[in-house]
Amino acid sequence: MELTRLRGFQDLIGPQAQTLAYVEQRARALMERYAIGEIRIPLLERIELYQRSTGETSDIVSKQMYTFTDRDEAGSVLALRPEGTPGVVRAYIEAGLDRSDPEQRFFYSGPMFRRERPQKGRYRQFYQFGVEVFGRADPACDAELLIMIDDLRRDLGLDFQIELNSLGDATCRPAFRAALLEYGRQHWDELCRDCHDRLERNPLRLLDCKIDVRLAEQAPKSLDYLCPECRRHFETLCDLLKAAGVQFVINPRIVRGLDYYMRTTFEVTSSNLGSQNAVVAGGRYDGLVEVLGGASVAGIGFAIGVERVALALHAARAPRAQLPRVALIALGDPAVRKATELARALRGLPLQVELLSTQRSLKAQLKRADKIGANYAVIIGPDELARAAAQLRDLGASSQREVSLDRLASELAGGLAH
RNA sequence: GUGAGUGUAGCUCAGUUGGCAGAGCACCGGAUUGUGGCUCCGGUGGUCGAGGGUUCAAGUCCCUUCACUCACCCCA
Repeated sequence: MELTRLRGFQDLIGPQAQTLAYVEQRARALMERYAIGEIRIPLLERIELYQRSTGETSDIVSKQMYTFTDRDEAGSVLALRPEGTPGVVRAYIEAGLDRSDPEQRFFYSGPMFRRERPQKGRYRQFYQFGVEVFGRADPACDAELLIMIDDLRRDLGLDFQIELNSLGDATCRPAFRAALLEYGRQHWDELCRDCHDRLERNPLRLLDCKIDVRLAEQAPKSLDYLCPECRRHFETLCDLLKAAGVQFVINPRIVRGLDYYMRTTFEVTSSNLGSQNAVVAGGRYDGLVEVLGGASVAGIGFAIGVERVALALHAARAPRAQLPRVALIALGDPAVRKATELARALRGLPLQVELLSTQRSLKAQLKRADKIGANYAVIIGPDELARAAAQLRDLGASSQREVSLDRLASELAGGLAH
């Protein structure tokens, strides 16, 4: 086969697709309870949107975007969205909400695209479910988002570890950054090659280093450089989370790779996922709306890695019960006509009804019924049709009895009650 | 972008010093004229990832290449 799927892209078939849908559905249900409305934005944007917000020095913008030149006269360069936040902020400003009604809460759900080397839990098209809140600078808002994540975790029956940090703001971050640069220069000879790069491009990411953990641990911590206001924000957030009973740890090495984060940043991991273990990540981005040409409005958000959560769910256990399933077996054309009609009535009960391939033998059809996991088989042949009846077979108990067609629906509904 | 591991039937894999490509599962049929699962019997199914080389002979040895997986990196 020469026309195969692209590297790092996946076909999600049957149960895999179902688990993703399940995670999305639970998250949607949560949004309803938190009174957060949906926003749907394009998958394609001008490349400049990401350059200005995500940041030229970020890995995402510098080497992971799918871009192409449009066919317009200007030769605009477009990019498949690598993350959701910039598009949501753009839409928010474009709708004039930053001026008319700045306090807004949105959720979005859909695919993102990054051209990375694929591995477990990392794909070139992947699904994010994200939440963005505008116009709320108070720590209660940060707390609410983390509580929301904890609610989802509980709802799915999973174990997540929440790690929290504060990066400071425009007042205190410069001093911290300078201290980190100084530390990096002092220890230049001990740093790994990647860290030499990091120091120049984005010194904060020095803290991400996993090669020499000790060096990263001893590096200056943003928490030690917070200005009084940032400190109060962070402490209030921690208090609120403790009061709400949300488990978390403070990890001074949580640094997000994107330029726009400030103050609160967090990462939520699951232990049964391999090395790509971040299932949720996010943080505060006051100032981003302004950078993209809007008013000065605070913002904060997070994104859930839907297939990573699905993977964790799969590793934990299989979810949800479904409707009882009935296999309809018809023998001969007149019976097929009757069965087609019957299928519709039974689906309305509701039941999962599958009309089996009517060209095949009874034996083959029963075999198929067993294979698809049907609980009941309803068999209609010429004899039954003549008596306006059907054989109702309980495939689990291997018992069978004849039921008149007009009573079949109520028999099935009744039989399923216990 | 870097590294390591793996590519043989739809799936999981075996294949000896180079010597006729196999098993289990799945699928189809039969044993049972209209009754599933269990059992037994039979059958379909192969570019041995691709290309080249060595050899009388290559799934096996050599070179190249591609894909997948995991890790680095990065992140959801």
